[in-house]
Amino acid sequence: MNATNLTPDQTAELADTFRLLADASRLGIVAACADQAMCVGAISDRLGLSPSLVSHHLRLLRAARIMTGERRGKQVFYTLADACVRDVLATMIGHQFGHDAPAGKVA
Amino acid sequence: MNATNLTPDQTAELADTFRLLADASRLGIVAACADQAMCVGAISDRLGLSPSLVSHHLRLLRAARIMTGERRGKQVFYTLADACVRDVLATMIGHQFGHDAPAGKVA
DNA sequence: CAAACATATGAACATCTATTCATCTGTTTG
DNA sequence: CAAACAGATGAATAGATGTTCATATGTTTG
Repeated sequence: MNATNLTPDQTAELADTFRLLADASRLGIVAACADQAMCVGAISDRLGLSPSLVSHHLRLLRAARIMTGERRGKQVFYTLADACVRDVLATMIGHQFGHDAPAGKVA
Repeated sequence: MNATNLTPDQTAELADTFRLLADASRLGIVAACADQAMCVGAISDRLGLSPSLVSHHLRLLRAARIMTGERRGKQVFYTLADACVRDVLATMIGHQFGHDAPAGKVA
């Protein structure tokens, strides 16, 4: 698969996925859950966003199958649905902020 | 660098980059120039977008240093500024539409 | 220099989207 | 069951953004 011969539909589909990562609040939510499942309240606290806003964003991320939620008692814990977004995030972070310092390098 | 400990500023910066890929027209422009430099007219023809619109989008992509333009006579040829976006695109395409069929596999 | 071509730019507008507020559903615990 | 907690949802709104149209800048060629 080559970027040059994407169909218009595929291009639109890709753009839609990028759009979900194109908002700081939403991207923060995704990033926060990249390593461990987190419940809405915790996400809300960590990012300083209202629970309502977090929930709205999570609905979009759920609909796009980027994240999934699992109820545990009163709370609902969210995680990335698959490795896709994690990879994209890692690639992007690597390019924008420099790659992981290899073990041994401390700076 | 870990997605979990991005600063708010870094998150916003990443989101801004994603936003530039989050529009079908703009993403089409980026994808069209992924392999070879293309002039505005050619991009316009291929994607069926007005030259004006293409130019507007190119301005944003230039400002974000995602693409660069080089004048050759009357025309200006645009290319991806670095491998960053190419990588991200490839990662995303691989995940969303399946990875490259390795040489030998035809299906 | 004038005309034609390629691209860029600015203003205007319609549409989309993030956020807030109020309210509702679901779950635990007294 | 009632109260308290956690999350979801719908409506409303302010601000952002893509697109168009008209116009300007820069480049070649007669």
